[in-house]
Amino acid sequence: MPEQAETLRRTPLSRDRVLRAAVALADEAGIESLSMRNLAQDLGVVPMALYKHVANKDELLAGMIDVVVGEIDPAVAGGDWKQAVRRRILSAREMLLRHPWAPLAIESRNTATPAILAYLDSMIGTFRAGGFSVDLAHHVMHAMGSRILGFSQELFDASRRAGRSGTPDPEPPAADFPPEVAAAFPHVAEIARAASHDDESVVGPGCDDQFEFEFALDLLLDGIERLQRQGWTSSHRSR
Amino acid sequence: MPEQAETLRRTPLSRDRVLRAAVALADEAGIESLSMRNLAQDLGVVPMALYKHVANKDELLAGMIDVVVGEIDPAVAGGDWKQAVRRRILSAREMLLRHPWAPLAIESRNTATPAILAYLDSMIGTFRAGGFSVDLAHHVMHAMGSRILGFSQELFDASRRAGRSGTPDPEPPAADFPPEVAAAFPHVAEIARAASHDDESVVGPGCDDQFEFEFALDLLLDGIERLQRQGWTSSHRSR
DNA sequence: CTCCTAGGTGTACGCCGTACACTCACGGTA
DNA sequence: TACCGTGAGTGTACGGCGTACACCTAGGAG
Repeated sequence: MPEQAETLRRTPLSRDRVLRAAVALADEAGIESLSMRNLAQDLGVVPMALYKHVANKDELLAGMIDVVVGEIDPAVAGGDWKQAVRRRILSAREMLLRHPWAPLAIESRNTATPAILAYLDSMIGTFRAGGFSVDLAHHVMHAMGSRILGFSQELFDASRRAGRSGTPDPEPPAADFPPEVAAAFPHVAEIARAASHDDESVVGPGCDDQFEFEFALDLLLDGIERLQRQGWTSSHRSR
Repeated sequence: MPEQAETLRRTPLSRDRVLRAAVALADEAGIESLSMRNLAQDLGVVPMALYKHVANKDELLAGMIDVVVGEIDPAVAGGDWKQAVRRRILSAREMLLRHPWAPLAIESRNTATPAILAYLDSMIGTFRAGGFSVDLAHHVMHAMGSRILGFSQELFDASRRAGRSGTPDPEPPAADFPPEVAAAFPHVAEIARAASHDDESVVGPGCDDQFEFEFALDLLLDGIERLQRQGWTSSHRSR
């Protein structure tokens, strides 16, 4: 029976293998290329085979999210809450840089996954251990919002988004608009000009993402620290 | 010729009518129901007719975004930058409450639309007029991120997202987990419990969205004000 | 040896966006 | 009046999507 090559189907499918292949596919080809059909092809299998391991595409997405959220460094107990939170969030951000599809995938879901809940829970635990009241911890979590998972929530700089891994950015990453655009939006243009000049130690022209992220993070953490030091309580619901 | 009813086709299509109908459809039925086919049916027209007025679905989305961003109150010149920014952002948030599909639509696009650029430009202008350096204005815009457009960027509270306009939330909006979930995520459960108790003046159980939004907004604005008062410059790139 | 079962297959359906060729009422010109 | 170009709306068709459902089949349990 020479059909051996057929019978030894490559290592049999499993939920884990499906999820890992899906993450790899989304990392390399972009989330828009992640279809059940493409994924099945990558795994050398017919599309419907996937449904023996995930209920549907939505559950596949949820599983992928749990995989990547699981990559975030675990919390370290003890020590300064501020440093602990800062380090953990920067670790989350590193994960997101490896999986640029994750923010959109997480935000388009309507329910949190178990891994996300676990992450949030341990983050709240860090605040509570740092002496935060339940209320203050609650509001602070809201204030950090999705930044707590490392999201940059840009919206502002339209350049960065385009860069997919494949080509090394064929367009120069912007920062120079066509002049009629610059005239229409003078303040945006002014900032873009300044940012493309003073690139001290910044790789290309444009914004230093890491700096911007930490700027915002520290702005929040410093504000939070001040509230906590002042013994904030919900009676402060001012204005 | 009694076919008059056919010849007087209802008010002829136009880009504006298409965009307004699309916004209305997304508002009422959710962004996931916005297909070219559904939209055409709402307009009493065949799907391909839409393509005489918008290039493709992506351009339709961009047009819809420009429509709703145009609903944000215009900037008022003069006066306190902090109040001006605060008011404008709260106006943006009101717009988003009318168009809950907008955040996802905006974030999933890879380029800013003209209306968004104009909004950002005038926001930067407010900071600059308030005495901010180009650099500080730049970083501050990054730090506000998509919150500047009124985004709440929740990720935390899984309850709110479900609520579509149609049914009046058949499920109680959560805040009470099944007990085994509460045991697995004790800190999350603690906050949910506290938030569902102390609803002073809050409508249902759960979080007071408006309060959480303003809490985060003021945390940022207060931090920004402090930086600006202290004469922040890029040499402060510390840590 | 038989039967059950779990994992992989094949076909099919109803959506989606949209390319492309068409009809046909209209306004301008000769 | 006759023509004709133009542009809005039509009809058909294609390839891709998620996935329901019936089927096959290899391997283990009795």
